Amino acid sequence: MSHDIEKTINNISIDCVIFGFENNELEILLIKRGFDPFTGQWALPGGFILKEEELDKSAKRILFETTGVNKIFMKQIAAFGGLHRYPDRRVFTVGYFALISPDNYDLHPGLNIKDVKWVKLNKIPNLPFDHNKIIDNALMKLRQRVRIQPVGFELLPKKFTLPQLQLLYEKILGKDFDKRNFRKKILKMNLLEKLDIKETNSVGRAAFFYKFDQKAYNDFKNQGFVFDL
Amino acid sequence: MSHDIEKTINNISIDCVIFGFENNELEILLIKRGFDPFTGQWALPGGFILKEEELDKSAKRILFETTGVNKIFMKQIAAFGGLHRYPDRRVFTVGYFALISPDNYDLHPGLNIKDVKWVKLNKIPNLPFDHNKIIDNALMKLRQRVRIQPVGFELLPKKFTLPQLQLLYEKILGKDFDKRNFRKKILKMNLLEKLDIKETNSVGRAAFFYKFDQKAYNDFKNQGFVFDL
DNA sequence: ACAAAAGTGTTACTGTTACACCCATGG
DNA sequence: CCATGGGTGTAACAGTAACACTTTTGT
Repeated sequence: MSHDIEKTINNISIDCVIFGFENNELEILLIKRGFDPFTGQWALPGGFILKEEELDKSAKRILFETTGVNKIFMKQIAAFGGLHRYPDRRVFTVGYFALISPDNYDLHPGLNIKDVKWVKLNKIPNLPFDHNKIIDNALMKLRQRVRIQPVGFELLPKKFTLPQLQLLYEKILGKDFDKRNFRKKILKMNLLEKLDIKETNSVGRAAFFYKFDQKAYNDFKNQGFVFDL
Repeated sequence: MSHDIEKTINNISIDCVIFGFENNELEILLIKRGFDPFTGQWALPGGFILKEEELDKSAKRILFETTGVNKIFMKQIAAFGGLHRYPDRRVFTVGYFALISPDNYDLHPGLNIKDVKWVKLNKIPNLPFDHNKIIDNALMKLRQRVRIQPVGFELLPKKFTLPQLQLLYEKILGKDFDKRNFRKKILKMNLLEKLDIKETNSVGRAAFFYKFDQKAYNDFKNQGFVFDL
């Protein structure tokens, strides 16, 4: 957006689906467009690729320029090329997605962006272009990933409770788990470290905080593990 | 290839990774290019998207026009946009892949294609563009898929033996399975129907042929199953 | 009759599921 | 002291992994 139009490839864009987890709900980062087409409408953060820019770099830049979210690792979802997905001409888009913990990032609407906010997954309105389709596709990918990687690491704040972690999995996979079995399974992986601090201001008994053991997580990851629930 | 250059979008192409299984080896379909760039070199079947053509349709058309392989279901791998993947200018490509049983299809080199053939996976030469990278990516996707779908259905001929099926899985996943455990697991799924015919011309004891039960397979598929080995 | 590959069961072990009560906290 | 949600163990069951010998076929 802050780049000259002539420096971009005008028929290939990028759109980002950024998942967050806050207040026990899955969310997606949306921006309010301050440029045509669809000025004033909420949509996925997106933009055009620069002529001399790799796809992954481009996705990072575009996310940062539109939302202020920086230094995160995004993965490609797929290419979308529906004939009429863009109003004036044919524009292809490459979808990217990432999981982040909302409270680790400040949101800053970029140039030509009127606003940025987290929107609960079940409150996502009809979006312009094929953005709803891109989100559906990203959700599919998230559900695949959650079965083979401990996504909590990315979506939760540094300190979190086991009930929170369980809720995260329940929201992503859309089903409930048994409290005891869930704990057993998670704790056996030795990915979590129990802290001495407890939750405050909560209704009911206070839960202990845990944090992920970064080293154990990396070891885990490099060995191509299975994380089935 | 048979289409006027002006009818295509000149910075987005499609490349197809078609897996086959023959003589107990995984193979990929390659074409010998009869057009620039890289005339005379073996590469993945590919081409440019028409201005008014959906991505999936385009992939089907391009595969058919280059190789004669028709009526198969391809899935997208990803978009590739490396800065110098194409020599004269920047061209993005969308990778597609499919699994087929080679003996169900005749190969017909299309216009401007000098030859088409199956090449064993471990004999794939260095290919132009980023085609080796696209193949690697497709293989990854195949390995993911094999764990959640009975891919034998697509890769094997109508009649096949259990040792053949086991070899297929071993080649894809790159590890060996116990004969008895493999059979137990596969047969319990009720996807296979034993035939009264036996293999002939084989060394050693003749194996019984089996076929997939199309109906059971479809039921299976529609229920979102797990097929872990 | 020999070589080569197909076919076949059982047991130990590991992981999964199902299930109910007491405990800590805030109001 | 009560309401709310956190935390804990066990037993039945299902699936997985390890393992060796006999049978059929072609030469």
